[in-house]
Amino acid sequence: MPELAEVEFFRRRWAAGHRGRVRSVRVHPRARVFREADPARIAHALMGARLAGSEAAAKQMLFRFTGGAIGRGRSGWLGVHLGMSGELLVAPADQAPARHDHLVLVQDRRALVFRDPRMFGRIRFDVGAKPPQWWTAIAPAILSDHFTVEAVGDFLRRHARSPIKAVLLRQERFPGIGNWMADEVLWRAALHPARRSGSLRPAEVRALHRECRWVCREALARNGGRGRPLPPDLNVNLPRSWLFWHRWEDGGTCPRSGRPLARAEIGGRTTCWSPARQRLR
DNA sequence: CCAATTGTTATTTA
DNA sequence: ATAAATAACAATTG
Repeated sequence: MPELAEVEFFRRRWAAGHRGRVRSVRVHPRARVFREADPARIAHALMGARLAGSEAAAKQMLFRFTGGAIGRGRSGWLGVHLGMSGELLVAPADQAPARHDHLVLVQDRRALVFRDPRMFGRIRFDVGAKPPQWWTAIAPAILSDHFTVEAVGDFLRRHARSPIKAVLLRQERFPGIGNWMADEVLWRAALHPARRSGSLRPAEVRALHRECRWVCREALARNGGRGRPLPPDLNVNLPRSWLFWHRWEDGGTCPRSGRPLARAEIGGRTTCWSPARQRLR
């Protein structure tokens, strides 16, 4: 489920526990989400620690913990990737973990729950003075100054024979873009998802760059980006004018042209587009 | 039983 | 050697 703005939405949920101490940690130690971390070590380190802050980048989140068994001048860095079906929840402190709640951090007033039925998600953990390499290696954000038209053009040229849809899903240049956001961007840029990346003209590259930034900015704002109230549910504030609401409907129509939408597998993922707006070559 | 799912990564193919 | 395509991972639902 979670792409850029959705990840920020879930981070904000756990932010309810900022400044709170972890009183106990519950884990499903054999769960696949711990394939890159030692759940016993996480539980030991976080016991008594305080949630000091958090950030989101691309499809990942970083939660910083201090105190407890973590030494002075150091922090415990908890990395969360929600995969396909993961989510973060806030529950009453005494609520028993459900079947797919693989990591639960119990504070005095609430429990912070990581739930992931499909377990494509991932938990990572490190202790140190600075954020770990797996966090700092995330590509610079689409809304940062590093995401330029030139960088996009170079990247498309490097993957010239790949369909544009597949290239938009690559996190090393389009961090946080997932399947629905890629379709949304291509629809707004009026680019057919099967177009070879190397075939885009300069004006089309500029449109792609512009719509990437627009979709990221709007989706973040409407899902409670920093300084804005958190909506009650994920994506409820996206208008019906977005492709998002129509792409999975059977017999769905393009919110701009009213013409039928098409669906096919492109670049290995189910893709939705509006043939009336998005033409091949 | 079959197909589908908003993600990533290792392996195979070109 | 590099890039593109495919398989695999797991659980659930229709």
